[in-house]
Amino acid sequence: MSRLNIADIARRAGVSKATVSRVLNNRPEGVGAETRERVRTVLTETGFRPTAAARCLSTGVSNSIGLLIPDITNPFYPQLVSGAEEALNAEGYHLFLCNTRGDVAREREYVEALIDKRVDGVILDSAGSADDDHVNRLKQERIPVVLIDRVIGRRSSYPGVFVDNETGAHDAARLLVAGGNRSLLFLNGPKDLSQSVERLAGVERALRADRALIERLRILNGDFTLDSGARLIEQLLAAGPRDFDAVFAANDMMALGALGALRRAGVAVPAEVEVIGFDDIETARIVEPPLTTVSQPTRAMGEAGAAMILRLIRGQRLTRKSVVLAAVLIERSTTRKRPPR
Amino acid sequence: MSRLNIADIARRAGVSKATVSRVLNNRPEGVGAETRERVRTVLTETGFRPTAAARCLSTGVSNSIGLLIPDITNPFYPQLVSGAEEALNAEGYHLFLCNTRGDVAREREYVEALIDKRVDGVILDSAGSADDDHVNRLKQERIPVVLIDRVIGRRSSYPGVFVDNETGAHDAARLLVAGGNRSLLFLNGPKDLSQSVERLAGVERALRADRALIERLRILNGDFTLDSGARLIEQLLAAGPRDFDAVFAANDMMALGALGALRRAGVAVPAEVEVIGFDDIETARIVEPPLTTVSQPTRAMGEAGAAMILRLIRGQRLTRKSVVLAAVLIERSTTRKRPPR
DNA sequence: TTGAAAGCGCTAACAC
DNA sequence: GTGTTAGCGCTTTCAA
Repeated sequence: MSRLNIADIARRAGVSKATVSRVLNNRPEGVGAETRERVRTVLTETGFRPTAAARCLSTGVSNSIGLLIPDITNPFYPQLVSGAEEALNAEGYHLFLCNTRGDVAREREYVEALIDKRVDGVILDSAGSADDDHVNRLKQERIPVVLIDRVIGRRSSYPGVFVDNETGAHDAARLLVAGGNRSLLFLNGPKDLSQSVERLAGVERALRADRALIERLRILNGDFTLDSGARLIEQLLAAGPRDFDAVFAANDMMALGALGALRRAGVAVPAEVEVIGFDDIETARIVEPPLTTVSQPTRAMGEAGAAMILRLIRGQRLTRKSVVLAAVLIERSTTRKRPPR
Repeated sequence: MSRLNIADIARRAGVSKATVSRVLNNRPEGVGAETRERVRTVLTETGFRPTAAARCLSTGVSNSIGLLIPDITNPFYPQLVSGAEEALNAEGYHLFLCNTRGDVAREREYVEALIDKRVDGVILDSAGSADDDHVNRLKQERIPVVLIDRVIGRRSSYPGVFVDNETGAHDAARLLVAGGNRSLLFLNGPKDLSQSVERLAGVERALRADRALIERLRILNGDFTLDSGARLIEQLLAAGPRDFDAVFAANDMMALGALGALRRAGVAVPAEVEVIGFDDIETARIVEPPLTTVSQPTRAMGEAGAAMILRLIRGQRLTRKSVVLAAVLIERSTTRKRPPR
């Protein structure tokens, strides 16, 4: 008993393969009501389901899409993935999850594999920044791409959904400065990522009015992990007396790492040092003290990315080439209460 | 310029498609060294890569596998996924991520879709317990299945990799009781999951010696989310005076939720109430006080699951049908220090 | 409205 | 060692 194929169904229904195919694909024309009914019956009786590979080979459509992310282990991404997966699944698409582990080489390999698999589209949260050869490969193959979370290459070249990193970072830095802090430590992400560039720009804009602030601004680059946040603070504290009174981290994991390091060093938060993160992952709410952070609509980004790739796949025009969602500062308890304005 | 196919390569190399195919698949026989070299050259010059769907249709092998998990948003699963994905990717497999959102109906749909896609294997962290019709569908289609994290159906029927839930839960409950607690609150998972059954068995074994303990044991069922852990505690506290002095939660998220609820209610942990979780997610280490918990080798489970499905796919025998990894209790600070024995 | 047949790009049995 | 050819299971022209 080998698997049924469309010829078997055709035989049982007393029609041709072509007719079965038409019914299968709900083609409105080309099949009489009665015939259609007959085929439908056989279809449900047998529980027939067409083989995806055959379909893909014949049509070039796979009903699957590739999702590339840097690190599924960072709580930010599951949220993104979940949003995208749910939206795409509702439309009959399935997801190849590609965890690039922050490695552009691996990202490239994944892209080639996705091309081989004839995915209908790719949602890319890239591990890199400037280099976009592999993305151009997708374009060559006419596979739609939507960037998400991070820009790659020249800003305008690919559609995508992002967050307003500049404003988010600006608001965070502004709050820190308004609270009377004089020496800001900015734990940024890897130097060349678009997010890092944008968030740095936001921080600098917030300090621009005061030259002394700018001069005392200290920038360190981490890799978005808890450990890197902790290590950076530990190294600083070990190197000499503490010379910062506020920390802004480019993501919550690093902020949380910093928080831990400060606690172990006996530095009071927020009394002696204020801390702000970025992302608003679930953990940010439940640590003690709860983390002040710039909240991203992460799940919504995933959904928006899915919606965008679907439009592209269907050949519909994009209302906006680039969707930028707001990142809003949430004051919790790693910053001191400000007097109401 | 349509995509190159194997016929184009054959033409350029002045050989037949069969020969190209043999080279492509590294078949040792059937191609002379010189010819092989010539074909190789054309292959690399053109950067030719075969279309996966054509291959799949012809061979029945897709080089992709399905991974089904209940909730990618729970920090336990990304770890599992990451371990499996990395191991599988190293062997040239790609992953369909299926986030079942705890819904068995959805799980079934995913399984059908995976069959259509002719995945070479399935790793299943099931949303359900008793019902395994869809798993039998996979068997019918001769697609190997490896259970992971949770058993489904009768224990022995499918191979898989699990953790020793009974011992883990026993050790946790034992510690709580040994600390002098008299009234244990067990925040278990959904009633019929294998994990819930096993962990409950562990808890009961730990209390068995003392009838009074058993009588005062209170069991509530949550859904593994932070909110459910918090809500359960809140409801209990709202309903009357606190009548428990220790909480064991079936996962860290619920334990963390409970911790938050206790804090908000002004109950001191561990002084008034001791709390233990299960999983040992990253957050468990960084909350204040750090959570005592039963640590699972989550990433290793993912890797072991991947290794197992690979053996099955390759038709190799399994050394053990069921791999059970140890879950070890990690004492941190939501339990009081015990005098050394 | 329906069917016959070609074709998607590859593999593998068989012939030479 | 190498090539010819028949599928794999579907879709889609083109005729009838």
